[in-house]
Amino acid sequence: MDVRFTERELDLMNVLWDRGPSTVTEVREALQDDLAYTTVLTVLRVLEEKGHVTHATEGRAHRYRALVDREAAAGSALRRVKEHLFSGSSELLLTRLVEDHPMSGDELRRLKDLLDRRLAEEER
Amino acid sequence: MDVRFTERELDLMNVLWDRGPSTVTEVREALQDDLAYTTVLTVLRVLEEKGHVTHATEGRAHRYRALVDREAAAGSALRRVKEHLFSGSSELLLTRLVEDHPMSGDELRRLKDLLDRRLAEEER
DNA sequence: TCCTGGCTACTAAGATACTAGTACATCAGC
DNA sequence: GCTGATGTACTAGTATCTTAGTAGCCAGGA
Repeated sequence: MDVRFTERELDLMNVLWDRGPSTVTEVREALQDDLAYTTVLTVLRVLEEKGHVTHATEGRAHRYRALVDREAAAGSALRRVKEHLFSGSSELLLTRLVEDHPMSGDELRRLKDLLDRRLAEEER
Repeated sequence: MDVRFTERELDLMNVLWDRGPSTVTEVREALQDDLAYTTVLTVLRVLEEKGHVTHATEGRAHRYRALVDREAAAGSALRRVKEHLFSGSSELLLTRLVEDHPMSGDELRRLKDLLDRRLAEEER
């Protein structure tokens, strides 16, 4: 299953994921960029057409709700990047991330624990 | 610095990265999808216009060469995915990767070593 | 010399993305 | 009932992406 969003669609999806079901006005206010009300509405309608969101009528307005969760979208995006830019290698990607993206000692330790658990399973 | 490619552009860039400088015919043959010669040429010209590749004349043909390396493109893409889909958290991304993408014991051990080195630096 | 094959330059058509305007419906308040 | 505010539906223009066709150039062989 491959979920994919355009740049702008992703902006809106992030609002829905962060805030939960929202009206056009709410989405519009939550966006960084200052878009026309109708622009936000149009993108939401496109997203609905593509099956990524749905809406419920609430008074005169519509409240839009994501049908795809962020995890699914993140999984798809990650898979694509891994495939096309890291020769399909998780190790390369992870290495790059650890080397280029600074992390706190706590984060590093938690990851190490995770790897230890994975290794323990491996040897079982 | 943000390097970004469309889907098809990325296909071609991968050929240049894998093979090194190549002619249109060579790129075309290396591609999975069966595109018309002129289509490949057009995309290469667009890439050149955008400054991502350049070419040297070789006899009557052109040999195209990437001006951006895969590492830069990978870094940009990774940064975008992390930012937009993992709330900017490297740890979340790494965790997801370790959990969802199977890796061999060797890979896991190498990553653990890498984390150990990072932790050692951290405590220094 | 002329033709053919291989190559580039130019052009273009259809699809999608992005933005927003106009028209119209409805509700609240007077 | 009228009006203004707020909301949706429909339409559209510009840009970009994707694909590929046509024209023309040139080297090498008949």
